[in-house]
Amino acid sequence: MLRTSFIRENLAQLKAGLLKRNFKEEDLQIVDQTLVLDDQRKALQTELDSTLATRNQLSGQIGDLFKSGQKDKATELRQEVSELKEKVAVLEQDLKNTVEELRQALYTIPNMPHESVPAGNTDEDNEVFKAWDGPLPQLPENARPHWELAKEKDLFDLELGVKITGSGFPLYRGKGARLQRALINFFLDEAAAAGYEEIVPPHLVNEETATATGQLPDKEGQMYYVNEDDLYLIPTAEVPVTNVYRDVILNEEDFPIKMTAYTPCFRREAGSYGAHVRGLNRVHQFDKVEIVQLQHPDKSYETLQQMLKHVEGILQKLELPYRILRLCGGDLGFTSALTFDFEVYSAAQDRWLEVSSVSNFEDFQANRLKLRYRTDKGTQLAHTLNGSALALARIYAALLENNQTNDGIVLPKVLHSYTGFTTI
RNA sequence: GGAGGAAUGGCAGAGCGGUUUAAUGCACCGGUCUUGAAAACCGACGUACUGAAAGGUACCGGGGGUUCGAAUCCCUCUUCCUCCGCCA
Repeated sequence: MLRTSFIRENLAQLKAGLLKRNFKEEDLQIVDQTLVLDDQRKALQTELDSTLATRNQLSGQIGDLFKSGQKDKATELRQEVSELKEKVAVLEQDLKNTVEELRQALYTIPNMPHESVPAGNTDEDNEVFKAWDGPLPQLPENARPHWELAKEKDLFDLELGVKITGSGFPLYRGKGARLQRALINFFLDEAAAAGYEEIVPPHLVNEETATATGQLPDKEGQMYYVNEDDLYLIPTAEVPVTNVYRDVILNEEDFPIKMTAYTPCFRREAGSYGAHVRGLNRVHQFDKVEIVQLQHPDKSYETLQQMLKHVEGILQKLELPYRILRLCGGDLGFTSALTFDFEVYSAAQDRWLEVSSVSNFEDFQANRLKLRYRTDKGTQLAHTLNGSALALARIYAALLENNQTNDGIVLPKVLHSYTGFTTI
């Protein structure tokens, strides 16, 4: 959520940024609307405050009059003050309505894109920030996509997932399950080595938590919802992990705060079927190791670069061809100011698969989180960042496809100590 | 799931209708003293909104109510503690 003071001070720039996000010219009026509502809020607040000040003063007098035995005067004054009550009630209601209206308006405005974000409408307009310049895997002639390899070697079973749950819930077994766990442990070890504190968070979150990181009200339909208990299954560890610091005031020397977590991620992905979602390309439940940082605003873009390096390092160790995209305005997430996506080449499908998304949210999430730090001049909002390091299902797909040989699937060296086997 | 108790500033802990603009202690910060430190003493010590400032207003787990006036009384929700039941 943007601050109204920010909107006021950067109005033209913000509107230009929203146009980059495919806002229509006529939709920009919501931005002006927030300022009108904010003015209205201030006026109501001022009037309410001064009315309350009068009431408090008179109430004090009543107390004094009673004490000094001037009952008649006190009763008279009491009558007078009771008339203020109605005014207070009306003002309070108006203020409440205005604040709520303002909040709803702010909920509809996404983060302002960073100046480096390219214009564009769809994922086809994303900028290739770093292309792959190495060789692509040379596959044997009878190379097959990962879902066929998995079936032959009994690594995961989508039909069993359908039987047990429904479409998009893979069941891994045997070496397939072991590979999954090996990757999780490898990713967590990499994060730990980079100084991230490991967190095991709850996998269900309440409405307040989901709102603070921006999933609500924007992505309501993307999350699984447990009606009975009013809880949401997490779509990413970002949600519970970032909320660790909701309502916290840090000191400057606390930065950076680095946290990592492995969690399963649940996404409804409503309405996506067909060839692009075969196998593990898009599923409702997948495993992911997330890295999260809280940082001083002056250093957050430096940190973003560090996080890119971290993800790159992992992909290099896995010996996977990858490229980095800078997301265009139209593809940028609601809460993000700048996002880099990592794509891995999955050879048998001849497709680049998104395996990581690394973003700087600047103070957009921090504003909802009320995550601040102390300065000489009061408190300031911190910056939040996160990235996948890494998302499993697609990495898994690429590993199977790229490493298939006539002698089986040969795993990259770095995983051997984790899997306990070298070939599948 | 049932019965009882509780929730106050970073922590501990008073307050139970009007000098609460929340006592007091501890912690933290600044100062005096000291070669330095400790001790002692002095001072400052929350968040948010509003205002150029002085100041004003709100906040004692959340929400609602009673009252001229609520940390204090009432209702409700949440969380925690104790006991019972169930259980990995």
